[in-house]
Amino acid sequence: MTTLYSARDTDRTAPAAVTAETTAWEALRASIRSKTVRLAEHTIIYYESDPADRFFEIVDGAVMLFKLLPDGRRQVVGLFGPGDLFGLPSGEDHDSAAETLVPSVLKAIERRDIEDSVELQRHVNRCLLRQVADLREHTVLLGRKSAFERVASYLMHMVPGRGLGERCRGRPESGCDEAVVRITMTRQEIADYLGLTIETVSRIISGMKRKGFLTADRQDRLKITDVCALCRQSGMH
Amino acid sequence: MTTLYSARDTDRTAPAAVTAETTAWEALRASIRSKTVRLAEHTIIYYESDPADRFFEIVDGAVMLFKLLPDGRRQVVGLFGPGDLFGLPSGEDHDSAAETLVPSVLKAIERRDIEDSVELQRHVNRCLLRQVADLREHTVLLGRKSAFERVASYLMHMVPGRGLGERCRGRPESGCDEAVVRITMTRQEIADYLGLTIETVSRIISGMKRKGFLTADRQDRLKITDVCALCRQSGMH
DNA sequence: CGCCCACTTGAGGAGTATCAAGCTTCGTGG
DNA sequence: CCACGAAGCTTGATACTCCTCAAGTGGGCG
Repeated sequence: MTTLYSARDTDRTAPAAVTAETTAWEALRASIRSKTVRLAEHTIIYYESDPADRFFEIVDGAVMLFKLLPDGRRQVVGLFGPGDLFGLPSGEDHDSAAETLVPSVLKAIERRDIEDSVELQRHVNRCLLRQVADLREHTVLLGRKSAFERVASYLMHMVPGRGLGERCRGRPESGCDEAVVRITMTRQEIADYLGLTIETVSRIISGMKRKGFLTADRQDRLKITDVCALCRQSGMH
Repeated sequence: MTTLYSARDTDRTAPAAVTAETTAWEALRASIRSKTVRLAEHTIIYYESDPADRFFEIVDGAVMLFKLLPDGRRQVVGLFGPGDLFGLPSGEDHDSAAETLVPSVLKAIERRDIEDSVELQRHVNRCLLRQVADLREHTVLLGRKSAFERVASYLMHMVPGRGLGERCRGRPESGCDEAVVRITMTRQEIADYLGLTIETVSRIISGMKRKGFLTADRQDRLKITDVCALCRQSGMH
């Protein structure tokens, strides 16, 4: 998952390094015991407070983490895509539940198998730092943005090349103009991610269509007519 | 944070393991170049998008991280106390600004000095995992809790033995009865942490006094008359 | 073709923000 | 020691956003 762009974010100085790092991880991972799992969409991977002896890497697909309050209120606390790690606990147990959003392929990795390698620890480190940055960005969204801005931010996240497993490598200009966004989450999931109700999400999207920000041939395929215009409404510019 | 203590802080059930880890880190840290800094309260440590070549460990005091939207809206995205690490960036630059809440002593550590040690990486990872867990918990607060629940949760966080550098080690019952909470943040900072306005925070606290949850001899010293009762109102039980 | 589920739309209300005064507290200097 | 001023906090009146409850509507699949 990636943070949204700020206007000046020009110098992507080290894409080479990123690629090199990724390759290194691929090589290293080959040396670890890991079990590949194939899961249907909307499959629970683990529940909150389940013991966490292993974690997961997403090979393909998408996963969400969520937490529940005792009265049933739900909050989605993370979205993950290919290459992301999830399921690393702070203590012994998971602090949130995990569920696939789409059919997914995961690698399950024993926690203790990475304990003794600097390279592996470093890789985990990088993933965690990105997670922390993403969570902080989402904290701003939940704490300070209006419903409209939240939905706009969400859609910007989903623009190809910007979110969920596809790291921001392009220049900001590359996201301008049109873009087709595939919505793989239900309205309820989006609402629980954005701290809104399903009705509000629906109304905002309808409003965006009315105002000409979006068109939709199918319910789960939104065409953003002007990515820049919508981005300007997301509270970040 | 100079968390001042009141009542019981009784069962430190698992101090053995924690202490062992902590001691190991202390020993390791001694071998790292680190510069001790002493800062007054409300001192900016770094700004968002400043280059991040070194990070910090809090020896004593308290620090908050925050992010700003272009129009000036502010969201506090993290609170840290003694033993916590902060200022580790996802990329090259800081993703948020850092400011002391109280007079603080920090150790500044060069990022590259920890690159090559498994133990140091592991320690950083543990800190990051706790940060991730805290951020997720806060995400639930911002996304799904009412203003009253947010303030109640905040106060519970500040109860000695529960928050800011002192992790929850006690059983829930141990927090019952009275507790004195020292408020080192301004109303504005609390509001920006909880995603509310200063007026709402003020009103909620006044309401809590009226309803008998709190008394206050001074503005910055709240006595919670029944920690359990307030905790039950925090949305977690 | 029709059912079911997810989504949309509407009306009304609760909860929080906004705007505008007052009120404390605390530091400063007379 | 007290008067004063400034900053932070509290309180009130009002507005507005988003939630709740309740009916529709539409698309996918048997």
